[in-house]
Amino acid sequence: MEAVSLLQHGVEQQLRAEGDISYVQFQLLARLANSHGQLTMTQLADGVVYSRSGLTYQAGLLEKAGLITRVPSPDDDRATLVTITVAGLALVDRVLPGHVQVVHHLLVAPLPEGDLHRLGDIMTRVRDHMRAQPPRSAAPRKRHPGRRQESATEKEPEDGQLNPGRSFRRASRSRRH
Amino acid sequence: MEAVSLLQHGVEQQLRAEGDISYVQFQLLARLANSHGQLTMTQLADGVVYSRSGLTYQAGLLEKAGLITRVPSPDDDRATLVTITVAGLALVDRVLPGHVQVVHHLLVAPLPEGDLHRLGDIMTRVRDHMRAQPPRSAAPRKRHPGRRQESATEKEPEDGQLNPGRSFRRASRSRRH
DNA sequence: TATTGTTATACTCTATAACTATA
DNA sequence: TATAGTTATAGAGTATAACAATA
Repeated sequence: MEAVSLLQHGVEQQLRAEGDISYVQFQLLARLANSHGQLTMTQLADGVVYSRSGLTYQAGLLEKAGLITRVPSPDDDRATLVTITVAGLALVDRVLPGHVQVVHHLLVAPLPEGDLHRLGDIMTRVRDHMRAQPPRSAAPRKRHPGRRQESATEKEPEDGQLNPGRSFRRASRSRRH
Repeated sequence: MEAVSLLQHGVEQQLRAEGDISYVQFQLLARLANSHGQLTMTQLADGVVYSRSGLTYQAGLLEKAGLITRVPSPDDDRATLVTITVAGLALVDRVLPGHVQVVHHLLVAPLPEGDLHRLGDIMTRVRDHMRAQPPRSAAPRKRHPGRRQESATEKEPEDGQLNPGRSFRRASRSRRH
């Protein structure tokens, strides 16, 4: 986890410095750049973001910056098709070399022959297993939906609140309109 | 990266549900629980947090919740010694089994014999290499200090701003009361 | 009824810069 | 001068719930 944290931090630095984008934004753009044609919001979100509104927020930023375009889908009138613009592709092109370089420098280069392949192999299996898993353990919900759900055995820390705003999470009130 | 993201998400869910703490907070508590005696803020921060003020913030929350204690160091009057309280240890104890379980479920169990050791071995080397590295590439500063520094070749996206508030990072104003 | 996407809102967290105090 | 830590502040990002519209 520490290695990944350092890697992620390095990657974020580079993306911010050379493209002024976050890692999440880069992932979204890169995904769009790789997929010829368009993706729906849901397809785009998959694996990058854990809430729908989170994606809408990011897509809003990317669209405002002229890096993507959103148009209603002709096939399914509920869906939105997202396309990467020329400017978006240009940004990816501009940022990608440095990105590759950072990852190479931090992860690839220091590993002896064969280890990178082994690592990729292992983590691919882990990922596939996780994607198959029903999120389980403290997260019995589907995939994107929220994170909270009191898990029956729930006990608050007997000592004091950790939340800055001192407000309980549970007190969401949820009063129907 | 996707596997790690899923793992991290799962871990965060569990920690939030069973202990109402974040992953960062858990790391800090766990580090304190493992270190007999006290750590200075700087020692505590190492590898967990990338800014000093970030740690002060988290330490403030943990202290307010009665999970840690901060006292001035007798040896070095600049330093603060952080100690985990009984309540803090209790929280770690309460949360740890579930934590182990989640990690086992998501990472350990799905891997065939030997792969876990290989993975640990590889990532340990990667980490050691990263810690040795001067942060380099788009991050020529020391270790904890900030991340921003315009990198000479800096070019803003030619199309539009990505920042929500449309305000530049540089315009921090900083007017002292 | 389920799904797709958006909006409003609240809140957590992080980083920057300025500051204090000690080594 | 350098280091340890705090504070003020601003902003990015995320999640929840409610909502609208279509399948």
